Amino acid sequence: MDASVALGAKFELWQTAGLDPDRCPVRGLLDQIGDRWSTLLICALAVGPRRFSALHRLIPDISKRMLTQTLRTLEADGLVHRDVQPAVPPSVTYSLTPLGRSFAGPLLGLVEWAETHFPAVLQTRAQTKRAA
Amino acid sequence: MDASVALGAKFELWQTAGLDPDRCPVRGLLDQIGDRWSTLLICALAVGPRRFSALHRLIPDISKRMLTQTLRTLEADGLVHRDVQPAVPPSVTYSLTPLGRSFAGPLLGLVEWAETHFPAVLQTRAQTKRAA
DNA sequence: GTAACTCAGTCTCAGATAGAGACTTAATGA
DNA sequence: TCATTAAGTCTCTATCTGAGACTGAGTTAC
Repeated sequence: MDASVALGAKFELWQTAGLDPDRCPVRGLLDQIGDRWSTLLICALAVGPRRFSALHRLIPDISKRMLTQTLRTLEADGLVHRDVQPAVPPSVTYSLTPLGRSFAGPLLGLVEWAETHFPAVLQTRAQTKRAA
Repeated sequence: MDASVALGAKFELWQTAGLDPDRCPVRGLLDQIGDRWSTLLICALAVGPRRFSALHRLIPDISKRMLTQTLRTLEADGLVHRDVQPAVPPSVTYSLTPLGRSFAGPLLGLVEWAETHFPAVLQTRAQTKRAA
């Protein structure tokens, strides 16, 4: 069966449940971790545990504000573990939880699709821009 | 091999390329379609072609403004086809392109993960809130 | 006959959100 | 002695999002 058929079937099921963001998994979960930084951070942490400033160096164009905020959301969702060493200067290490690591599978699928089809998308974008 | 290891390896590769959003597939592509509405719209269109107002009825809490904008972005990326029937009243039908349909596979993986692990996430969220 | 509704948007305005960059405290290194 | 580092917070501004009015011709309802 084509995956898009399965996907459509799922959508119709959510429809009957009213698409409530608090109950619909896609809305309640992917709305949050599907932002600009969450997926990138999960990829960065897939390499191994990292300290706050190390993450900031790895992904320079995230602001500290968003880095803090995104990590806190991921922690609240149980995907990331925050380990604070009460020292001076402070030492905080972030790592993926088992739940976070289990997310790597589907995320890898997405990443591979992106890598495969990015050239096609770039081409379409260029055509659209030219037509405009 | 654990998917998280593969994911980490990919991230390190992007690192060496400077993580430039214009060349990195994950940044260039998932930044755009990883927003609140794109994935939901792709799910809705996986059922079959839909007109503008039908989509709006299916997903009532998207504003017309964002519906237009998201569909245009998906069209520019080549995931969605926009078919305008020059009639009065105007008739515009949206459908997934083959590229869009090919995205259903990885997206379905993500959706299934979300459905499986949403209860765990809800539980963690509740604990976090209680502790706060 | 006229008032209301439909199509697929666009437009404006207010409110929410994101980013840039200064600031914190105590210890370390030059 | 001064600068730097750690992990953030705070403020200010810029960008983005949502609500809802508006368009214009045709179709239906009364």
